[in-house]
Amino acid sequence: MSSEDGEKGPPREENPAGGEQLALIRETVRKSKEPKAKPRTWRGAPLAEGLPVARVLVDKGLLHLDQFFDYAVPAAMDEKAQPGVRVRVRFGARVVKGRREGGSLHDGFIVERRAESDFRGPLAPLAQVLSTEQVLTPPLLKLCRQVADRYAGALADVVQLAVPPRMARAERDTSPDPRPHPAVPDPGSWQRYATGPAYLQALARGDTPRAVWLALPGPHWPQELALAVATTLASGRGALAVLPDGRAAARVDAALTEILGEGRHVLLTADAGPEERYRRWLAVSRGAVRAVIGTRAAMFAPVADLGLVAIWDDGDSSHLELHAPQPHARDVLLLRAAEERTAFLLGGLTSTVEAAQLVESGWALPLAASRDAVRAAAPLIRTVGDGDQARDEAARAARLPSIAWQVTRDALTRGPVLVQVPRRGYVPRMACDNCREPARCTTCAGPLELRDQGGTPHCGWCGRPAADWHCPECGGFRLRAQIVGARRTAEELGRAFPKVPVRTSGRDTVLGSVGAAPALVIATPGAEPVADSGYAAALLLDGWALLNRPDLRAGEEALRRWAHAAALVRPAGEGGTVVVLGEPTLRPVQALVRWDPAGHALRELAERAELRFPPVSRMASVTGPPAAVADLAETVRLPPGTDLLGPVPLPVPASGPGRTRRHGEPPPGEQWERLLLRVPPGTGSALAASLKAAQIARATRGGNEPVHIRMDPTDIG
DNA sequence: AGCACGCCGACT
DNA sequence: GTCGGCGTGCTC
Repeated sequence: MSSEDGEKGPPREENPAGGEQLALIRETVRKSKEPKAKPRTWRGAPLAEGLPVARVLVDKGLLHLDQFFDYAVPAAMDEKAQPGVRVRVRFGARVVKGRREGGSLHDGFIVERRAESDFRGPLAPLAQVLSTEQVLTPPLLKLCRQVADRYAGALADVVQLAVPPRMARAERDTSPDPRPHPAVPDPGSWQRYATGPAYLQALARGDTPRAVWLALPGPHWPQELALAVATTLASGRGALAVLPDGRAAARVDAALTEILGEGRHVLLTADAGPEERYRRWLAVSRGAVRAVIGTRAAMFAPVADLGLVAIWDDGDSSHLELHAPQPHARDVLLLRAAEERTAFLLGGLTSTVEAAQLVESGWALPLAASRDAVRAAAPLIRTVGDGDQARDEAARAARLPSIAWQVTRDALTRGPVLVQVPRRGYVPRMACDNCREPARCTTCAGPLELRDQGGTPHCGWCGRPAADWHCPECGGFRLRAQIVGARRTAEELGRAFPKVPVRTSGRDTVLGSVGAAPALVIATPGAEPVADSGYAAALLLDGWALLNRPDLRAGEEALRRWAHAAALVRPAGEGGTVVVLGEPTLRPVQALVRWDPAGHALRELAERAELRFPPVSRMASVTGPPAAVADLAETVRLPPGTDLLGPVPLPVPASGPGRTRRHGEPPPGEQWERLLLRVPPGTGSALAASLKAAQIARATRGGNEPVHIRMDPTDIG
């Protein structure tokens, strides 16, 4: 936990140049050269007396220009037209022979009521107040604005993510008044962490402690997260916890219900359906419910008097919003922690480099268990490297090392065995054939890719060919792109133990839990069922598939997935054993063996800093048709010290049947390019601001093909 | 983004 | 003479 001064923001950058630049654009776009006039309407209809002007965020009207439009408030709508309500307005009318004509109806939100407008022309009247519900309240608007600026995105896009679509029926229900605060709960299993009870005490006092929490393996974390939420409620404040998927959210929801009973919190996930979800969201927005457990869309939940924001497993890719501007739940919660002066809790079995950076910078304190407690909770980890497999006759015959057979046979007498197999569709990356160090560009340290078989590898970032590559670690000069086939191995296991039931859990059918009886449970990462009394053993067969991905996070991700499976296994003291197929010299394998996720994240962070990778340096990607990317690169006024990497042709995404095109992907048949921009630490927000300014300038000029801008892209190798 | 106004080539 | 090319500007 950190000091309880609410003043300090997260290690977010100051934004002098950027902020001014944006403000300047908003002003010039407004073009209010002439003195303010009294608001007039088109036909002189009677206006509201007090504040006759409504500033409106028009949905999809020029959303890339990111500006508001003023409308006149007819007297009849005066009372209903409050800030935050949804309205309908005419937009896009033209003056034809002194008469206004056309203009289609658009939805929007009233952002502010004002006495006068700085628009010189006559104001159109609001067409309709759709609902009196004040959904886009000033604090929520401010959050949306900050997120839009952080991601060089449009405010209207963020608002669309933050405010759920209206379901009229849900608005008719009246929400109950909030109940009195619950009592402070017992710290329970938080006592296993040296500073755990102190963290809860700080929450109970109304302080704002900030911690990165490395959870012990085992089934306790949902209760612990629920306890943090309940303790914050006891202090009289609200709390918000964001989880990567519905399953995890349901577990925390159940734990919180057990502590507080029904009615003090809501579960905001997609499974509830749009109407029920809006009903729950309204209960939060109206202040009737002050605790929210949910998946990523809940990161915007307008909790009244927020006291704690929490996120579980921030390395899970589900925390990244898929819609523009693709904000990450961790970053949104960091913005909220600063703006709303709340406590912060980032928990997981492993640590992302971003989490490690929060600790390194001193903004958050580590909340971890002692080595003894870790040893008591973790299973025994055994590794099988390539050398072992080569020497192992049985492995060559059956494609599974004999250690794995022994462990499985033994464990199946005591309970279920989890077999983690890779998901389909991994793109292998190039690595040294000799020592398997990932191959990187000697100029910009981007990943090497083989575009056509037998050709020269090229850098995936700057496009330079790497004809004379040699390994900086071992001097080797041969590259390999390895492929793995572990699924068949799992099938063979099933045949080898014919008396044992085989259960599978994967993409289409995810099992929630399995019993304590012996069984082989085959699961892909993320779909592992919980075993009622823990697994007796686990086999992690997807080592190379995880580590060979063209992603900066390959190591972090491998450790994260292994740890998730291993945490479902009984402690070593109860015979729990994990076999991981992976070279014991590799950093993530070592970290798993020692159960030292913090050390792993710190080393990754140091390496990122050295190579000038995110999150130490900040990056943005610009993708689009080659001419558009080049044009933006020419238009943009970048902060000093910006590196331009590329542009390179964008890899064409695998177009499977039924696969919908994601934001920022080229339409079928088009070849797009990607330019990467890299700035030194502390310049990220200036970079975002310049890109947003260039984006707006290009859109205003017209006739330009749009480009997609992404801050902190992750899939760049 | 749409949509209209504006100033230069081939047609009834 | 005018029909229409899409370049430029505006939308409260």
